[in-house]
Formats: sequence, structure tokens, C-alpha cells
Amino acid sequence: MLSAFQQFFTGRPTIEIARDLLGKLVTYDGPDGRTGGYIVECEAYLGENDSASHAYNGRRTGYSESLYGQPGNIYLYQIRGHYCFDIVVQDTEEPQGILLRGLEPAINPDVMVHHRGISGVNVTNGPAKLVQALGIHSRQLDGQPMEGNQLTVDLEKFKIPREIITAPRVGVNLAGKDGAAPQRFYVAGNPYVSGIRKRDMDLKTQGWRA
DNA sequence: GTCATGATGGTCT
DNA sequence: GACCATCATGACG
Repeated sequence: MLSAFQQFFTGRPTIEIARDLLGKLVTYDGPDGRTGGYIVECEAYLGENDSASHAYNGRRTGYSESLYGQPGNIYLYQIRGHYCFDIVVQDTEEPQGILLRGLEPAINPDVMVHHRGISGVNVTNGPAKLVQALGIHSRQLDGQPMEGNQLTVDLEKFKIPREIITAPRVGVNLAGKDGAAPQRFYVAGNPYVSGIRKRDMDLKTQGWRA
């Protein structure tokens, strides 16, 4: 039996869940205190039929095992010496996930700046950057449910994007079958979206509805 | 301000 | 021994 929290992450297309996650508040209770921010950018990975997914063609290893877990679980993995954070979606044995790529710092931003050793939008405008900013530096939470966890997402506290942009995903092989698939979503104009140009930033509203 | 390149470290074949 | 869902830096405009 799934909790109401878990049901948010299943029972509808992953793309729809990803768009719905924009504006939700991610929080982490770590040794240096509480950190967190609003999701401004994410990408959908559609499992066994998605050539950019870690589970493409049913590939299943210890490394990516967490993708096969319950909806709302944590998939924390390492790539090129950096950690990235996915939220597992869809039911058990259906290995789909949503990669968080950008956060707008909201809880103790000064601590997040300290974790990164750099200030400005570079604190959280990338998947490995936001994980480091939160204060996570191991795979300890990989495979755990988010509900009641020190790392979780607050579905009650959220902002509403004025406009959502859809685009191809970042860092995936464009020549691959689904390399150019429009499965990246972000809040238009928010400065913490990775790779956004300065002239495209909306510094007044940061892309949120009033 | 925009683009190209090297460093990075664990996992898989 | 190669592959990467990345990042920081340094060159050029």
C-alpha cells in the first residue's frame, strides 16, 4: 500500500510528474544544519525504453538498482567524481526517474554557499552542484524512501512557475535514439537554471507567479 | 559573456 | 581499459 506521498510519484506519466515537481521545496537535515531550495529544473528518464537512461534495455546492476525501487525513493549516484540526485518514480520494477538539475536556495542559503565555496547562481545551477550545496557527499541515502527522511521534498510548500520551458536533456549523446527527446523542464527566467544566459534571466520575478 | 578543454573516480565489460 | 545524466578554468570576443 502506497502512502499519499508515494502516490504523487506514480500513476501518471513521468513527464507530468517532472513538470509538477518544478517549484516544490527540497530539504536536507545534515550535520551542518538544515538546507534546501525550490526545484527550478529537472529531467525525466523513462527507463528501459529510453536510450539515455541507466536502465536502458533492461540494464540492471548494483549501481542502478535503486531505480527499481518504490516511487518517491532516492537514487543517489556518482558520475565523474560528482554526486547526482534522482527521485525514483513509477511502481517497483519500473525503473524511471527524475534528475534534479537546479534549485533556488531558500533554507540557510549561507550554509549552502559555504558547502560550495562559491557564491551566486553557481551554488546550485547543476545536478552535482546542488547536491554538494545541500551538504551531501556520499551515497549513504541511495535507495532510501524520501518520506520521513533527512533528505526529502515538501509537497505542501511550493511556488508556481509562470512559464515552463521544455528542452532536450543536457549531457546525453544527441545521436542516441532518445538523445534529442524533449524531456528537460525548467522555470523560464529563473537564474538558477543550468546554462541559462544572463539576458534570459528574469531577475524581478525569477520566473514565479506572483 | 560564451565556448572549449582537462580533471575527476567509481562502475562495468 | 573505457565509459559517463559533470564541473571549473582559461582563452577569445
